[in-house]
Amino acid sequence: MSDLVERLRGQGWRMTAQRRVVAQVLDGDHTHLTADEVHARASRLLPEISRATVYNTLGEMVSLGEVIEVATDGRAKRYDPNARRPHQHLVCSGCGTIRDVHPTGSPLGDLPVAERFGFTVTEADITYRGLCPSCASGAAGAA
Amino acid sequence: MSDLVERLRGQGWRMTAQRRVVAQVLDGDHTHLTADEVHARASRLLPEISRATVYNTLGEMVSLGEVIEVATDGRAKRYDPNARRPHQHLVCSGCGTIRDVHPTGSPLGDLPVAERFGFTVTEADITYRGLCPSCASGAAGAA
DNA sequence: TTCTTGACTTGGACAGAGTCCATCGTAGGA
DNA sequence: TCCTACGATGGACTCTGTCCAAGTCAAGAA
Repeated sequence: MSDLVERLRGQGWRMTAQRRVVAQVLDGDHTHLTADEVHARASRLLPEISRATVYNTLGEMVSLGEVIEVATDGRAKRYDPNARRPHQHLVCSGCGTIRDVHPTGSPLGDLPVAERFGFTVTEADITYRGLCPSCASGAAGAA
Repeated sequence: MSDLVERLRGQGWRMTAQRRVVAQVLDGDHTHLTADEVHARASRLLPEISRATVYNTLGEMVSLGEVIEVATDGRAKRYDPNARRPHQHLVCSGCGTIRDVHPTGSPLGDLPVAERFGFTVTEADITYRGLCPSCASGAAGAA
């Protein structure tokens, strides 16, 4: 049914109806949902699921490395179930749509030692911004 | 006194005591303050300044391109007055310290057309993450 | 199958960040 | 100096996320 559910069970997770439903919501839909959206969709499958449980479950999935937390705009965090393949994000400044992208090059290598200030740098998140096709055509028409 | 104040006046800004104080706080200290920190520092110079005014003023400075909004962690946004020189950010995962950095390479060029999904891509924000020297030594000692 | 137990869930209170709005104050032009 | 539209105020409100005490239940043991 769900790869994610199987992997979580493999990690020693106690499998409850709530966790299964959250995993299904994330796994079935490769978009980037907010916690509230996950809660809304999970509620359709299991009406009595609580918000706290959704937050807890998402947090645990993030700790286990099965889900990535994406904070592109300072509003609600979004949850990206595509954690197993390294990727970056492309965000539409108009409507907020997010796409996973795979740039060439190695951003970590592009940071000279002189620019590291003694930090142990382990990660580089890139957020590309622009307008998606429909927002771009809308903007052209409006301007 | 303050370059930023002069530039804002040049943009047709009506100059009030509140705006001057916010500009001074940002201009005087090249760190990355949250709106609340800006409010706290501005209050020392002008005790009756309100939170709403600080938010409004910061928002306007961002629209004018004089200040950059940085959302590195999904918590409070930070405001970076160093908007005139393009740069990226290096964030300590331990204490949250932010440094401006200048990587080589062009991240925009690293995104193949096939990976753009028809977007008009205009910008690439890179957030490098790692541990600053003091957090790294603390972690080594603790582990 | 039943029991046991500790991990999980619930829901409501709470906190932090940010926005909104009606009202009041004032910068700057006439 | 006077006017007036732009800006400031502060309190209520929303949104996102966390915490906690009490109740529930998955899964291993007998």
